[in-house]
Amino acid sequence: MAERYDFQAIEKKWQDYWAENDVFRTEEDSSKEKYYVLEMFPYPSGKLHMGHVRNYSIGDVTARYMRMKGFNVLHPMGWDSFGLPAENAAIKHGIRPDNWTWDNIAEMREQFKSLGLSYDWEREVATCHPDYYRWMQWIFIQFFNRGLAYKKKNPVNWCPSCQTVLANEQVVDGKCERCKTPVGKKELSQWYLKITDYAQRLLDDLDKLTGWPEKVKLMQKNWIGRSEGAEVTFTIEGFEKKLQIYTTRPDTLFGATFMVMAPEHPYVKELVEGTEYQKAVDEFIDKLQYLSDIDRSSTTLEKEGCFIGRYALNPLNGKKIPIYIANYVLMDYGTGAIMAVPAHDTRDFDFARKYGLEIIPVVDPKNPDIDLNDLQEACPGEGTLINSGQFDGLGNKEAMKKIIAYMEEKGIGKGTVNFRLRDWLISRQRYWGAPIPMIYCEDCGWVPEKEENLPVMLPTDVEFTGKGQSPLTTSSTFGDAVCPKCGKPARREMDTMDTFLDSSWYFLRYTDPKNESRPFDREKADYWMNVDQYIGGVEHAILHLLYARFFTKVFHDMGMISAEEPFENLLTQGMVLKDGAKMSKSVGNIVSPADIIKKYGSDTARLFILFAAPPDRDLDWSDTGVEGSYKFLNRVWRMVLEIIENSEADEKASVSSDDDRSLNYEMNKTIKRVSDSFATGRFSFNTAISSIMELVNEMYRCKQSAAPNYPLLRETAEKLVLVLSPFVPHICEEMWQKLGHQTSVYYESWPAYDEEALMLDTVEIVVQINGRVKMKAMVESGLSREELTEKMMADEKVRELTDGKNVTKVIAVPGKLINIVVR
RNA sequence: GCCGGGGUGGCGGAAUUGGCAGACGCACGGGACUUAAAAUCCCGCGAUCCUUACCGAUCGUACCGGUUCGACCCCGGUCCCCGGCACCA
Repeated sequence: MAERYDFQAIEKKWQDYWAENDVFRTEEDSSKEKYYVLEMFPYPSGKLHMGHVRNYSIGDVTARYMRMKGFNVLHPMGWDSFGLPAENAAIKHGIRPDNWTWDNIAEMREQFKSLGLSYDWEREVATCHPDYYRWMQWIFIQFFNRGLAYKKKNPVNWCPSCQTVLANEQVVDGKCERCKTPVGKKELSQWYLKITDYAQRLLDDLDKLTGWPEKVKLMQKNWIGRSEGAEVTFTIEGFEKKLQIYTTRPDTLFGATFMVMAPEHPYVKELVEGTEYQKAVDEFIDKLQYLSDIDRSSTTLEKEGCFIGRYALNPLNGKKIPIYIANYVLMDYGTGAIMAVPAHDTRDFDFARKYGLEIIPVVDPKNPDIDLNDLQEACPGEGTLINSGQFDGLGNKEAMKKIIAYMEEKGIGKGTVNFRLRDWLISRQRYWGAPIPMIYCEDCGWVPEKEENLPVMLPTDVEFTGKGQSPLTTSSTFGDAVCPKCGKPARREMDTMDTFLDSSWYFLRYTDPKNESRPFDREKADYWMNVDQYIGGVEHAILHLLYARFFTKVFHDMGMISAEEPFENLLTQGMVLKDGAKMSKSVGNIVSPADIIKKYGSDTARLFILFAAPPDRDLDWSDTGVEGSYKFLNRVWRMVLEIIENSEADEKASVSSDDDRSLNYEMNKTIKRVSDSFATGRFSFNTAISSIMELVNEMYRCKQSAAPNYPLLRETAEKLVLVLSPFVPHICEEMWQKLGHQTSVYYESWPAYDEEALMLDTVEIVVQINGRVKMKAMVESGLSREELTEKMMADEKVRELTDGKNVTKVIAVPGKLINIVVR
């Protein structure tokens, strides 16, 4: 009797059924409200890991629930299929990257299907397919035509292991995000996208993203790093060029006692050329070159500098101050030069101490503990201006405005805004990416390939050495081109695009995946956008999510879509851990989804992963926990089958006994709680499942009573199957069929709950004395504060408890509790 | 250093946001069924104390203090863990 359900047969049966009947096919339908749920598409490594299972289970539950709620649901899947691993496979094993990738995609698609995910596979996209990268190239050209793509020679981040450049976003702790190799600098001519043009909008619109975790918005805000300040022009003695500096504290201008330039500053060479300082300066710069970026930017690195023998004049008071170069001033922020105010900046203070430079306080914090004439540390806070000529006595906030206004009037400075965000370096010296569709002509410069010639196909006659330049350069024909403008022989760009471009618009391609004349049709995109719910790992909080927002805004400006933001609601799911550590090969704690599915079935895998923790938290994998989920499904299965055996499909259920009422209550409560768990931004699937478990326990209790009400149990079982079906679809399809239904449970409506059944005749009231629980009592529900007080104070047991005591106060909370304060 | 998030039984986690702390599950213990085991069904399960037992009492949500009739929840301070940013002028 205690036989287990045959999950292998059942899951196969329904997966086939869904595929054969196109159950998950989605069409635009203006008569229905749409819902677009999207999980971040995977890189097709070939093997599913638990993080995937978690990500896609969360999305699938949501998609299935919204479908049952009557929405027209778009739930697509595709492949972020350009990228390094394919190329590394080519270098190591001599396999063609395209073959390697397509094989992996096929394998992974099967694994997804074995999870029972409700994707519309008709809309599948792969970024490495020419039909996709053709439009990627088209988009790049639009960026170029709008002045949002440009080529520039610059020191760039260079990963010596990947042999390619990296975007700032891909350098984490000074190391390559992918291979963890320390990143160096290399002077290269590279393509950039002008994301800085959108910095302010990307920052401002974060406020609109009310469905995003605060944490992610904050991370983006910090990354964009807006700061307000002023650019000030300093004159250098005996040098015709002016020195621009950026400061966020123009109020401290009178306290500037020296200047510091970045060692890479273009003026430095000119300023020391032929002077007695040249040698020392060169040596200093030389020494710095041996430092890696990590060391260079470390806060613990001692500040070191070198006087260059020149003086600048403070434009406000004409004071003559020495100019240094130092390791703590960076060329790529602001203007690459600063005025140093040691009294009010900790870095300048350290530097001044070390080199014995003057410290002039100009902002008085009015703190008796601080002796302004003998500062022990910089005081960067607010205060009143001193030693600042006509600005003395002003609050420093006010002085900031006044000084900026004064400088603007005199033409010696202006208020400016600076961003930490840099333009996005997108060229990669790699093969497996979309070729940048640009052609260099001696006469015309950089010219985009003609639209009718797109896509610029990846050549196949290439060598993979893994060294230096893009493999595209080894093709015998790829580089040859004619200038699209003047027709003269020209050279094609050899670099490919960063794969983060591919993933910056795939969610739009899903809305119109087969369009051959445009990336997507505006009408279709406008019907489906925005993505109502986006789900993925928090590791994309900055990179992908910022780039996708950037693209969406550019598309909006180009008139391609109405949307200005791509993702309405965002869920960042936690990691899957084992024994408290991230699953990884090196730790050897990997649990393979394939093994779990084989042993317990995908329903069990899904159930466990949704039950073990709330989606946004890390989840600790537990083998016994999985076992528990499996047991629960078997428990449901046995019970439902037994109920079917003991009842008829159309029997009318009555609610008469206490057990009946209790079961009815529990059922409605469960429907309510599960429904609530899907409310936007909640995702409390773990508690939703726990309340379903409570319902099952209650059903068992009723079933085991002397006279089980099988018609009511059958009715309850139907509801149970419905609420359980988004979580564990296969077993529910099977039970739904056994309950006598002909169609897929996926097409059923989500059950409503009966508000009245949730109203109980009596409620339990907690009786506290001085805040301590002393007893509980049942009273009729709906009593007012006064009625409750009166009733409880008249209660015999309450009187016993308060006997001989002086009741000073009674607090009553209707339907909940009463607290009697005694002395 | 700055900015976030967090700290609840043996474990994963609940607690409708100020109203019964520990739902649900795992692990563990006990019982039923069985020749036996597994599976299944039922019961128990924060700590300490009292009691033959029932009944009960005290303590308990990282730590210290405060507000309140009442605090896991609010306020002030401390410690620890996780994440992000970091010579950004």
